[in-house]
Amino acid sequence: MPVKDCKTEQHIKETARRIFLKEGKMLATTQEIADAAGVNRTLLHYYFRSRDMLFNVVFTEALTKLRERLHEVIGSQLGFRQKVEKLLDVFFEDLTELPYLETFITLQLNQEPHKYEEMFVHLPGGKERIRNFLKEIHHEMEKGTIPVMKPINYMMNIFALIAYPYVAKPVFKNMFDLSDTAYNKLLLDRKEMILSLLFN
Amino acid sequence: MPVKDCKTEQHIKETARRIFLKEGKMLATTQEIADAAGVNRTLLHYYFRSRDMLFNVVFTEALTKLRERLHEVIGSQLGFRQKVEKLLDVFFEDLTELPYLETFITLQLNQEPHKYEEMFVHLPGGKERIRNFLKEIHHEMEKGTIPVMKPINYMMNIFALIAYPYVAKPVFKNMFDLSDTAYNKLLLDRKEMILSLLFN
DNA sequence: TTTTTGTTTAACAAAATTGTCAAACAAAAT
DNA sequence: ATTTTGTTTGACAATTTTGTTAAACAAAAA
Repeated sequence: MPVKDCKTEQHIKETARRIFLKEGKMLATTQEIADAAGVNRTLLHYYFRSRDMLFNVVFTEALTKLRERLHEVIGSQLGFRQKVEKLLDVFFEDLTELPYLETFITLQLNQEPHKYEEMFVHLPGGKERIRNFLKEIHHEMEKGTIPVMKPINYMMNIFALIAYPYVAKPVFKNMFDLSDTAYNKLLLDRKEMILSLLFN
Repeated sequence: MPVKDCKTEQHIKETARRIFLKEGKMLATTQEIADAAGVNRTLLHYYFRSRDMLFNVVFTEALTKLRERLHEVIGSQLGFRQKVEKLLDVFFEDLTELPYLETFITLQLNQEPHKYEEMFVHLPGGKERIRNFLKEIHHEMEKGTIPVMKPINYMMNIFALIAYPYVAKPVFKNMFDLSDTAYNKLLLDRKEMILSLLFN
């Protein structure tokens, strides 16, 4: 096979992503991942050198993808309300696909901050797009279409209201005695409610 | 020392709590904890049998304490608004003390759900207190003092708005380019803003 | 004083996990 | 057909981490 086929590599990576970010098994061993992927454990090392690097690739890819999607939205030419709606949609999709990404970001960015700092910095035009969005928020406040507060707080609220119910899913499910399907149904309803909170 | 002195035991437990829940070092080894506590590693086993049990004791205690405090508030005789304010205060205090508790709850309750289910169930009058609070919320909506939505969503919002900025601290700090002190200052401001969102 | 009780320690054993290697292998290129 | 290239495997080594044990120890009780 002189042609790099990268089928196995992809497969391992996807399996790892599923186990780490979808099922939340942060402590999964190379053996578990190899078994789940149905390949020899040595292949993980062949393709990714170490468990650490495999984790890093998976994590970084997911994080980058989410960030790109979010930045694309806030940098788009949509009107403000459409932008916020789209932001909620993107989050909703992403959290449905990878419920544990948020949690891992928290832990990882704390464990090895230096490792990821540059990654954030190197996103082209990232900081500026965020500054512009904050300005837009400020402008909407002056127009009176949204509640007045520090723009950063407004932006945090968007994230908090959509993301937290995913992060805290096990707690809320238990607290309110809800089945998995009942909880998911509840999550679907939240978008409209959130919009009504975010806009006057 | 025929009298059980439990000073060392306490000390180990507190050190473990600091490392696990305050510093977010989920993967800390028994050696690291022993070193941080300045004791011989064998003592962890002497007092707690295994790393797992030590973690479990620390985690369960913190979780129980938080739950008790929250239940005490929602079950209290305070008026509705005072109750919500107090709820925000409790969360604020707890998250300041143990910023990673939330994150760990998420991961733990997912990893070994059965282990913690009974714990939740066995909280005396827990479910009922929550049901009553939800009724209270519903009543406030009828009175028109708060925005109308599913009461469960209202309760989720309370938690989300106060807790998420702690959970996602590393992300937001980076996103908005804030120092640690600047971020903490921001968090302090949120209470009033949150109240204005939660009430009409 | 010596016995008893509970604590602390160092040395050791066991387990779990990661990482390496050389050899077997398959398929395309020569 | 043979070589080359990249893939896969099993056996093995290294490391890290946890858990156990027996002996040393200190202080109160007998």
